Amino acid sequence: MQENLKQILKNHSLRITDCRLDVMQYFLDEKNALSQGDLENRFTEYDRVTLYRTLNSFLDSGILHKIPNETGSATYGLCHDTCSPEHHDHNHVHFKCNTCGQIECLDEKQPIPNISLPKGYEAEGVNLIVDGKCANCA
Amino acid sequence: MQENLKQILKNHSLRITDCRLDVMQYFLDEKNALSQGDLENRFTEYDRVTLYRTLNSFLDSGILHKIPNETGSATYGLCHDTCSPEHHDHNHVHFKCNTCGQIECLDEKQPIPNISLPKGYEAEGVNLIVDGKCANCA
DNA sequence: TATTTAATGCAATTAAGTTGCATAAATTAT
DNA sequence: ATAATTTATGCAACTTAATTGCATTAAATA
Repeated sequence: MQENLKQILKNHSLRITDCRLDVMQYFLDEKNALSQGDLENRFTEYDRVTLYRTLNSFLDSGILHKIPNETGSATYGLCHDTCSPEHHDHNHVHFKCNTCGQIECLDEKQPIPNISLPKGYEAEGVNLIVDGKCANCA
Repeated sequence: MQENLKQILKNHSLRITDCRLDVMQYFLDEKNALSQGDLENRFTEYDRVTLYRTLNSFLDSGILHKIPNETGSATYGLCHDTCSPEHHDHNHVHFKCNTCGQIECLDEKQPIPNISLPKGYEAEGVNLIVDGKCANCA
């Protein structure tokens, strides 16, 4: 299992470190999106700057993506296999529970509509966020 | 004109104050979404806490809505007339320019698809954010 | 106009995001 | 396997956003 994680890091030209392995495992274990604060709570043994840079390196290499939300703090989710630094799968569908606040990826292939933009505008990606109540809170 | 603004505040049971009138006018003048920082830059005569609370009172009363984004700071846009504290129009379509960073509401009636959620989940609203290049930056 | 109620400004706190730099660890070349 | 090189980490420090309490001021109501 650990070997898988190491391979992922290698594939993205990232050095194999304890922090990166632990953080990646955490993302794999948690189906939900995670924030900087979540990591700080989970890994008190790592400096918060290290966690911050771990998130950024994962972001740059296409392992994670940022999930837009209104809370004012960034949340991150694992990218599908199709994501890479060169080619990001820009069409993400996420669900945010208005009660417990959890954000998760609805990574089943979801139909995202073509939005008609004003003249001169160019679309690069589409984010769709459904909010409501998750199964636990409904 | 000023009378319109006052009426809007009255309709939402908000007291008429200079700050609220100025902030609302600013939102009406700017077609783009605005952040706390934008207000602080524009209105140095008001304390940042006052601006913060103005945004919140507009949010609570349904005059503004928060626009989800990945930057980690909240942005706000005017709600359509159909919004009220009781009944929010939850289906918003926004455009974010990846170059200049501006966020605007695409308030034309846009078709938002039905997303199929996992069992037990209840949808309350849908946010759709298209990112790319605006006419100025394309 | 007096009373009541809510908004404002100020001080202060928490948290997120960010950078520079010395040290330690991981990769690579020998 | 070890030395050289490159990158990651931890620490200190700083910036900005979000937030709360409280005294003061202003708006709505009686």
